[in-house]
Amino acid sequence: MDNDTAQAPRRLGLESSQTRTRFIDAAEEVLRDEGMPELTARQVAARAGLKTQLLYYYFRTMDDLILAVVRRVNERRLARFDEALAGPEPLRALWELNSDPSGAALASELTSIAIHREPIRAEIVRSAQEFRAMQIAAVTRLLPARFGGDGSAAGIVMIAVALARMIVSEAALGLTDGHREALAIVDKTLSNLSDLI
Amino acid sequence: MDNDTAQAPRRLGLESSQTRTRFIDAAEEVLRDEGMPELTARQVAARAGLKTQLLYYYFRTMDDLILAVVRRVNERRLARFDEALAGPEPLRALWELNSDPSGAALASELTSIAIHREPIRAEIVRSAQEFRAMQIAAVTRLLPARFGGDGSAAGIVMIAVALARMIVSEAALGLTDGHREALAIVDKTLSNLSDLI
DNA sequence: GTCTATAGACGGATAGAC
DNA sequence: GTCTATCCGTCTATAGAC
Repeated sequence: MDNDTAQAPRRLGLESSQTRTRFIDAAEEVLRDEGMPELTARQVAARAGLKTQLLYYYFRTMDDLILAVVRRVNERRLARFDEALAGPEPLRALWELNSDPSGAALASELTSIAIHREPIRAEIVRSAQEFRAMQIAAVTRLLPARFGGDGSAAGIVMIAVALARMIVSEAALGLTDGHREALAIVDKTLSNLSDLI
Repeated sequence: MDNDTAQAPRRLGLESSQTRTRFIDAAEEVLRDEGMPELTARQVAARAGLKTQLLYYYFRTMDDLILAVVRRVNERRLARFDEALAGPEPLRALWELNSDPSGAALASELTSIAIHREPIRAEIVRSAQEFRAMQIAAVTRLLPARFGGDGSAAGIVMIAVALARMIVSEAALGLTDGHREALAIVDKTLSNLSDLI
């Protein structure tokens, strides 16, 4: 019926423009470097070197901009996931993917957004579910046969993702108590598994 | 030298008043129920049934109020920790303490605050370190002797805390993929350990 | 100790000229 | 498409009367 997103009755807006992309780039940078509280129209525009009001020509609301960022972040995460699986040590590569500081910082901010901004929650949850399912499927395939059968892969993925995320976000605060010991367990487990395969 | 907190040269402020406590109570409720973005002077005062400006009679800044909440939350957490250790199954009780939804929600919000508000970071990190150290010490004591020697206890605490926190915060979003399987691993591990002890 | 009033910054968003 | 100007809400915090 309508050619636009069906919720904006009468303002202007454009789709695959380069300027639009610059806003998304800037928003992602602000989110990664400064976090959700600083993700304002003015800050994003300043980082993009563009006028604040121009942002509202490309995005109906700030939530629309954030949704675009969410989709972009998820696409890049899936691409990196494929790369990790293609390498010689996919399980270790998956661990390192989940331990990437900037990726983990973005994931933390997105979770925080999902908690507090209901209009965006569904999209963040959807993309998290998609990524979770792919990780579980991959680990199920990669795990030695006698482990993959039951739900061990799913449990292991949960533990690894939770641990990686907490280590990264705590380290950013200067809190590292217990990190070395936890990383030792991960390393030992990964070594044992690669011997078994 | 000064009898006040040594940073406020000239405004009024009072210490162990009941009204002050009401503000701290209200702030903690807002933080738990609505999260950091809603933790404003107006929201806190409204929840306390008091005037907004009165808050600034008891707290020099909003950061001072948040610091009071941080200390309060940490005190209660330590009290619950002692209770958990006093019971018949301390390891399982520790797991459940870390899995408490409202406690985990507060912990998540506090971490988020620590990331974004430098003036408060130090206090949050300090209390997290205190709690972490106590948990590691307790688990080291409780674990069968052949495990406690190296850093296993610290690694296990890290894994348990990270997993519990992620499960709780994801569940609040309606994201539960993999939770059942992860909880099964925890339950099995706790059962094995209590057999060994 | 508690009130009214208000300053001053910043937020999202819109109108309309060019 | 991009600009200037602007509305209106909310925020932290202060001044000063009672």
